[in-house]
Amino acid sequence: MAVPPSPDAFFLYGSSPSLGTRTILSFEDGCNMNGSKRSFFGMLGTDEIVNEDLEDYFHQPEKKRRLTTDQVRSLERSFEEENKLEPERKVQLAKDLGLQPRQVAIWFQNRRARCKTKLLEKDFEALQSSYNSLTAQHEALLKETDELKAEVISLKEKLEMKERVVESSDLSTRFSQESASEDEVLEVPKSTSKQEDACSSRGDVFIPGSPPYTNGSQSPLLDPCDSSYIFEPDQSDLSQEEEEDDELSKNCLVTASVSPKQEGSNQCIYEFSGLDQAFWPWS
DNA sequence: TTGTGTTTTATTGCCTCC
DNA sequence: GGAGGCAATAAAACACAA
Repeated sequence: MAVPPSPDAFFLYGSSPSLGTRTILSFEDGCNMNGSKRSFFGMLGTDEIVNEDLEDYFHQPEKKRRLTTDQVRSLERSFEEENKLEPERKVQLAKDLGLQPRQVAIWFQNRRARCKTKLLEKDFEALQSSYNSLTAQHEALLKETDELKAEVISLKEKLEMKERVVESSDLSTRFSQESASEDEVLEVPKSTSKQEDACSSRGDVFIPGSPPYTNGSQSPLLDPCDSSYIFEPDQSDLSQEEEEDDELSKNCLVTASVSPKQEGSNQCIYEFSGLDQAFWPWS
């Protein structure tokens, strides 16, 4: 897009067709000897240009000239006030700084582009730091999840072990009860304190959400009509199991307490506290 | 001094608005 | 249709290490 010479420009335009594009020289730039030492225009004053061999001059390639620090400072100040440039302000700035209005417009345009790039970089950094933070949080949560899963598995194993211990204990209790009943029939009645003691110390396990097995008939293993479960309990094994049971209770994170839920009944219930209902895999 | 990367100035082409 | 903005790009100016 060829930019036509602006009527309000204070510049010299190359008239030679061989130039291809116009050559712009502001008064200030042309007179400014403090410009870049490599600048073609910085080495020539306006009068010099006029008086030099025009043919040679117009055959010089067009050179860009950087704005002076004062010009840039003024433009920056103006940009801070308002990053858009109204025509009046553009002309005024151009006059004040000795620049072509189009140069001012281009400077603002490029300045807006730089501003946008900086803003994008800032946004990118903010997003990146946010992403890093979220990634760290995610990793921490994954780790925590793994730890909790491992804990669940460990607790399940302990619980299963405890259930086995309680069931075998329950069976032995029932077996002794039945033996006692037979004794009552055949001999002089005896106290049942033994059974009560056994029950009070080793009741059924009550787990929220799980089917409660009491030493009644709820457990299929304890169905009085089913004689297949009957076996001879080994008392030495029982005492050993009791010890193991105590050990488990100590190590278990879940606090298991024996609490008689029904006063006077021989039903004893283990309550597990400290874990949410939702924690239990069967709930 | 020179090669190379970065910054700045300027151009081009396209788009939107009036 | 012209003015002005923007993105992409060219190219000069500049900085700096080797």
